[in-house]
Amino acid sequence: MIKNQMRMTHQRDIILRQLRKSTAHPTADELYEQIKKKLPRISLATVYRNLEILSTAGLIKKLEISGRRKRFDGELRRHHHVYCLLCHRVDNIDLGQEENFQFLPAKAGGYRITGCRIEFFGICPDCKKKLKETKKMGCKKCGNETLNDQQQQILKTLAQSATACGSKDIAAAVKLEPKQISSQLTTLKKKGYVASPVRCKYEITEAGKSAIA
Amino acid sequence: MIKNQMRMTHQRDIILRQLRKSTAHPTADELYEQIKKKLPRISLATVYRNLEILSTAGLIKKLEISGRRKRFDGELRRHHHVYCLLCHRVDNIDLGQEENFQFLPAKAGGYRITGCRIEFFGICPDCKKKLKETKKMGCKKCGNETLNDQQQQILKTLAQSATACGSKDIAAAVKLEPKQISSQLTTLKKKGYVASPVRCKYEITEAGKSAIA
DNA sequence: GTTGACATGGTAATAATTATCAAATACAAA
DNA sequence: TTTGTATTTGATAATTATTACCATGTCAAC
Ligand SMILES: [Mn+2]
Ligand SMILES: [Mn+2]
Ligand SMILES: [Zn+2]
Ligand SMILES: [Zn+2]
Repeated sequence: MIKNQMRMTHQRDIILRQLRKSTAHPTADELYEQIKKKLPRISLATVYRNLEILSTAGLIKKLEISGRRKRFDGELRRHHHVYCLLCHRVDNIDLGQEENFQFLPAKAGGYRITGCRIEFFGICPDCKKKLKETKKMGCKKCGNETLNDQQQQILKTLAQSATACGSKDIAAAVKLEPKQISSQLTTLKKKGYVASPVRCKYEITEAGKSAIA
Repeated sequence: MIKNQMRMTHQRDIILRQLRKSTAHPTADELYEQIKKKLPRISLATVYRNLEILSTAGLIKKLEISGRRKRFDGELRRHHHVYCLLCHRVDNIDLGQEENFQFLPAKAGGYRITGCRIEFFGICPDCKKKLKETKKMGCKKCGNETLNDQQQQILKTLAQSATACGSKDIAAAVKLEPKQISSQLTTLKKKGYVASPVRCKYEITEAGKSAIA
């Protein structure tokens, strides 16, 4: 094996320590802001550079989940993540007994598979709270965004269905006139809370799920 | 009363059809290149805009895997993906009987979980083949003296240009990742075959010219 | 102490995406 | 069929995140 030529500079050391100190999976920029308190003269480029070097050396892990910004993890143990669709924070997740289960696809399509990543997504506790408060508030501006009782019932019904529903299916669960349901579905579709994969079939979108969270 | 109906414009329709035509998970840019053949006057912005609108409407899916570029999928059925660590292509993957299995974490850490994504990664068939060829080509020791295919291509491109080129100019002529080009340029510069008269601009040297003579 | 590989801070450049805006278009109402 | 107008488009500017560059600095080996 070739000797690792990497020097452990003061900056590199601080970056590594800071990453290991929490389980917050910071971006390069977030880390830079934290580290500036200890090393006010450090450059953002140094942070980027060292995160790259440290992850190539296998001392940290680079996460490429949930959007365009890379995040970094000081925890090397095999584990998986959840991220919030609204604020994009990333947390570790416990898969229980499945934790060490290695998925292997039936057909690899000719690929040589070297790994597998399992990611969950949803709404984090903080954002759940914020959503509740926003709903309570009910300001005029948000009026366009707030849902009436009928709409909420329909969304909840759709959320429980694995497949797309027709208005008949919804009528079975929600005691409303078919005409009403159809009208509300149209409104919900406009707001982006339901989608129609096929004519006359409706399903809830991610936005819809967060609207009733 | 604000009406917010999505119009099915010609551009939007073509984009949707093109996406559904293959299982290649193109990026906005790749799709743009394909569509330009049918609609030469379409704007890249229109492609980006419509991909966003179509995915919000639930007519297509947005994939945020493997790096910084978003990819899009016309297939709405629940399925998962493999991607190549080297060339970043994305393919569908068959999970066999597990396909519809919904992972649920033991502890959600307070999150309201709305979904789960399973991603495999590895080396695609094409890249496997290329790796084999590269191995055959030459020993690492000789690497210092001989030029590989990429380096020769780059040098030839530079030789044909009257003015200094940016890596973008080279990328237009040589089908390679910008990172690759940049890396090879650095190597070539060290060897004295290219010079950099201005930042990020490169030109061939006399030594470089004789190297490809 | 000289040498030379590796690092750093400051900044420019790049890549991918998003925003802006005047002009074109789709489409519902007249 | 014509018309009014909100939506959409193409062109381009701006933004975001990351990477490249370079002059200068550090340090360990000769
Ligand atoms: Mn983690
Ligand atoms: Mn797919
Ligand atoms: Zn959140
Ligand atoms: Zn590949």
